[in-house]
Amino acid sequence: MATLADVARRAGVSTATVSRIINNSPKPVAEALRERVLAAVAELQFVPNANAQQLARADRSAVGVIVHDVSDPYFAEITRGLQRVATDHGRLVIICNSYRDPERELAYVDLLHAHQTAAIVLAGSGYHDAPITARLDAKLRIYESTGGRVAVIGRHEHAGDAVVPENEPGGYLAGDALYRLGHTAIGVIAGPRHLTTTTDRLAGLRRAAKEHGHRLTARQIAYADFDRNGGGAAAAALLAANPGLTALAALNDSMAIGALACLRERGIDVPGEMSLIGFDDMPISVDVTPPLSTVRLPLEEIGVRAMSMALREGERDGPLVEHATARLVLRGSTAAPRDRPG
Amino acid sequence: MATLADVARRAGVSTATVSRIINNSPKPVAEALRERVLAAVAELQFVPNANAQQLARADRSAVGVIVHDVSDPYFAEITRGLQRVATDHGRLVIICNSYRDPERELAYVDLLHAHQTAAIVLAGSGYHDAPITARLDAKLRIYESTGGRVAVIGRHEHAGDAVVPENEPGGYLAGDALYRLGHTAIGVIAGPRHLTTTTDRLAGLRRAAKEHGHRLTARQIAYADFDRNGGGAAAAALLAANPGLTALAALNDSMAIGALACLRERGIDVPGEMSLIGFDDMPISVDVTPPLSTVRLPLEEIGVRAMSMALREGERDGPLVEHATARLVLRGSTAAPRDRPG
DNA sequence: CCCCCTCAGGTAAGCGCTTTCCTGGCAGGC
DNA sequence: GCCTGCCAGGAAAGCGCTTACCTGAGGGGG
Repeated sequence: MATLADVARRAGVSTATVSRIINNSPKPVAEALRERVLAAVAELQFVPNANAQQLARADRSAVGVIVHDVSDPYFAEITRGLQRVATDHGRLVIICNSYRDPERELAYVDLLHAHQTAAIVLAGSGYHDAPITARLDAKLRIYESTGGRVAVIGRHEHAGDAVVPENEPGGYLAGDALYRLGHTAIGVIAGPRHLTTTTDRLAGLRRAAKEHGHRLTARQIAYADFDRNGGGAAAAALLAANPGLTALAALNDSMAIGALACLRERGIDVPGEMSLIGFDDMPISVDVTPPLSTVRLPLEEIGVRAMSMALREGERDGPLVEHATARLVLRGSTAAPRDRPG
Repeated sequence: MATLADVARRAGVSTATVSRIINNSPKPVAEALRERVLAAVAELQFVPNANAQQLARADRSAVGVIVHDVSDPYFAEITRGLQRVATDHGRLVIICNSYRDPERELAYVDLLHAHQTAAIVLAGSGYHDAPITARLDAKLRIYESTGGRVAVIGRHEHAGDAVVPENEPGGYLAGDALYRLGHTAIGVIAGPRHLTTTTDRLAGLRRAAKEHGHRLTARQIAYADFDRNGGGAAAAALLAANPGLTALAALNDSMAIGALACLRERGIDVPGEMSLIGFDDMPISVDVTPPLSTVRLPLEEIGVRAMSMALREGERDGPLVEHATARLVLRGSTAAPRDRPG
């Protein structure tokens, strides 16, 4: 591998000069020299060693992003927003998938810290696990104390700036919509118990139930993985345990789509025999049949705002917390319950 | 920021000893010292500077991945495979989105080269643009000449190992299926003209047409972006230009889903009045109504194989080229054309 | 005509770590 | 009891850059 010194030797100048030319330093350099150096760079196919540059320079330029899984549309949308802002600022973004493993998340915080990233954006639900949360928080604080910026998405419990999606209010919106339509026997397709997103959204649903004079019993809630298969399994369990159900509320759209497939398989008409509502409004949700009623979260915008916070200049007094509004989107998968004999 | 030297001072040992302890060097260290050092590390919240480590060490550990857009399910699936293998090998992966901008792709190759990544995996269609292709190839070769490994996905034109999805054969499969069903007036929803994936898949479709005694005229082909909106627009254009169409072949599933939405909007029954076939078999394709007939590409497996190639040890004589088999998957969106009067 | 200022370019001191090579102390063998 | 060998730990030389500081030459003013 060619080094700066090789280029300098080849061009018959000092390494300082080569460095200045390569980095477009403000220090003026004679045109003749510049050309000689550029020629040497081309001939030797010199590519500067970024690690050495980072070490020698003071500034940090890249930013790190830790998500559960980029291939999940929820995170894909958020990531798109994060990327856009980072790119506009000329920053490289390093994406890390924790695959919902808290230990891996901790490891990635260290890794991004070690790589001297300027900021870390942590997206995705928190865990109901005090030791983990404390450790994560400690690491984040250490990172911040060395000058790194932290922005979290959907995790109220941590240091740093935060953009918090309205999970509880969104859950309320979904529940309220269903009760208003006249449903009383509602099943909930919930994500994993240990995720705060699950409990937050569920809390909203419960509040709506209460307000309408109902309550959600344990039997009406099925917990499963936050994906298509989890949704299918949960729907099946709910159907088996609660014969009279007229509506299903899924805590995210992936699960709702899994539930839809399960319902279709059993020949249960949606929304004729069963209403279904999701959460998040992933892009694909309009394309299933019937198009999914859901609670919309401005995913890409959440990413944009989080990255903007992480990259904002200047000192700040205390962390910023912004909320991302949940909005009800009624499409074809919800309707009033069909009148039943009895 | 605490440094190795700070820790050494604090523990009253040399930096060499600290380094050995931190890296679990094989060199034995007295237990008492080890404990003192570990205590100092904890107190000072020391996190080693990865750039300095990389510079001082000889080895390269991270691997880079350049895709068009991770949030596109096609790349999301491939990336999942890439990630899995990299993680199994204990490698960090740096994901870069080119957003289909060739210049950005070039810049990312340099960036990954500069960061001393052990390998670069380049996924996504190539461009019909000789200068760009030549420049990219040159950069890749330079990178390889410095010891980096290159693996490309779906780009026959470059240096390095390759896994090549069967785009042409897949196109043939789609076309053949439609003609066999009895369709003769077929419209093609194509991706951007300048992408090799578009022309390859189209070539397969053309071969099928020819074999069945037909041909695809320019009027029967609409080019648009490789996404949902592109598919909708192309479908609309095709319908307007070709009144007698009985089937639509989309060059990827996203476009097919857009077309489906367009058809639904116009009240055209699929597959009753119009058959539709996609390409790729994204996970979501089974969840639209009707479920999409398509040509399946083993996306995740492609990622697995590409990363395995990039990470494989030892010298190799000449680049490896593997093919990923396309397979026809008939679901509900295709049927024989309805008999028409006349 | 000389001095001083200016400025292009070079010298060299790090940046934070790893690792080779060396040192000094101890145990064992003769 | 002395020499040799062994081993834990330290000193220091880089890794490939950036940049503060220095140098020397040339030009302008007194």
